[in-house]
Amino acid sequence: MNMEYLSTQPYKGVRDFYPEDMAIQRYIFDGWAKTAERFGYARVDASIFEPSALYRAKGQENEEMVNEQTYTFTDRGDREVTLRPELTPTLARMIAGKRHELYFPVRWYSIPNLYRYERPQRGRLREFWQLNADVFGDNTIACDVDMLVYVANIFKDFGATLDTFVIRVNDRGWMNSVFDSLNLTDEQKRAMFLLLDKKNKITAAAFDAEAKEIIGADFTLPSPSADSRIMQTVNILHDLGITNVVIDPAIVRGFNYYTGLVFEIYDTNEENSRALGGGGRYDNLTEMFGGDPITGIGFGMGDVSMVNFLITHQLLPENLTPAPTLTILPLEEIAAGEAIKIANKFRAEYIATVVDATDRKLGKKLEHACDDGIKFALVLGSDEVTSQSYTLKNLFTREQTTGTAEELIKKILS
RNA sequence: GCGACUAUGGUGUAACGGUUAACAUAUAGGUUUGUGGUACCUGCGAUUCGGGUUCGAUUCCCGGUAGUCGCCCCA
Repeated sequence: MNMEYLSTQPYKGVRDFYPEDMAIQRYIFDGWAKTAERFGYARVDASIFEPSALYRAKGQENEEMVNEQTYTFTDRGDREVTLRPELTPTLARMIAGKRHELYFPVRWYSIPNLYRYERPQRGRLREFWQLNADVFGDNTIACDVDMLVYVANIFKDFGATLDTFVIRVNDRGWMNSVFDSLNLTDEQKRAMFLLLDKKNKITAAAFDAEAKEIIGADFTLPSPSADSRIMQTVNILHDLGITNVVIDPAIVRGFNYYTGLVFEIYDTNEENSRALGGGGRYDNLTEMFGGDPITGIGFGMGDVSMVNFLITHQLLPENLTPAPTLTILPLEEIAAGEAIKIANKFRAEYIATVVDATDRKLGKKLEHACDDGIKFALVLGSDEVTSQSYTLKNLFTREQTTGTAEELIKKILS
């Protein structure tokens, strides 16, 4: 027989979540949810499917993105469908759909799984999860500040200190006004934003040379004035104790819908050079759906880089994988229902209980229960079933206690 | 899309161009059929695929595939 077996590897760029991986993911998602809700964000989600038009609508550059970097296919009804590569257009759709019944500002967060057809590398996969938080309909400085306080607290809530990460901020509105004062064309502006984006990757001389090529004159970046919005924002944050906020003109974010504050979070450990997350302020999120403009500020960060951050700074607790509390080990002569009946008594009191009715030797069962992190074992033979008195063994201390199910439940819960 | 590097049991590693492909760990079982973590014994299990060079390839060369890391991009 010459059978072609299937590979046990997952599809390129996606992950399997074995219990230990799932435990880490849950730890992070729970942490994200907790902080978001403490700051008043309500959780939302939507389908991973969207009509491709939703992503194409934002212009030529999005057209290319959809064609080259998304999972797009035609369904059986000849509709063009895209697996969501980001959540923002979906949120825009949801906001626009209920714009007349929502009281603004609206604070929403979500932990969507997103799909991008890209070459996988460190911190970047084809399926990943992302914390997404937005405030719609509030363009005050207070809103900007509170967003960054929230961002800092996401990290603090995982136990990170302010020296382990830095929040780099910039203001695209301010950058635009600088470029306007130089009478730059839209094309020159765009080129300058692209150049600034790679400022930290090239030499100062190369930057100056390229800038001169774009605008036809020497370019020196002015400092924002003390009463500028960006300086006010940073000063308030420093007063609030968020001291790891710095202005960095190289932060522009790739897309042009950002119109005000833009920011990115970086690990201060060089090992994780990629941004941990970022976001910014936009003017009109719901433009493609018509109606009055809705302003807002949004933020996103990926699960992969979050795990890398926590591991790098030793902030990931050990023993996250949940184990049952009790295992019941019936001997051969015990009927199947008998062990389960007793297990159910413990389960009714919310003690996580399993029954190991395999024909392995008792010694092996105990050994594995211990390896799995199960704390208690109860060996069930015909004596116990008749007397209704059981012996509970603490697998960590080897201490044994004998009593009725009710007594043992108390013992475990104490 | 472009480039660099890597590919041996489930996992982590060995092996001058010539061995029965080794070791650890994991796993299944035994010593021990009502009480474990130590110890000892046994079993299972691998050279990514296709070509080429060679008397002979895990080893050298070419290609595919996969992975890792960069570039591009990063919504």
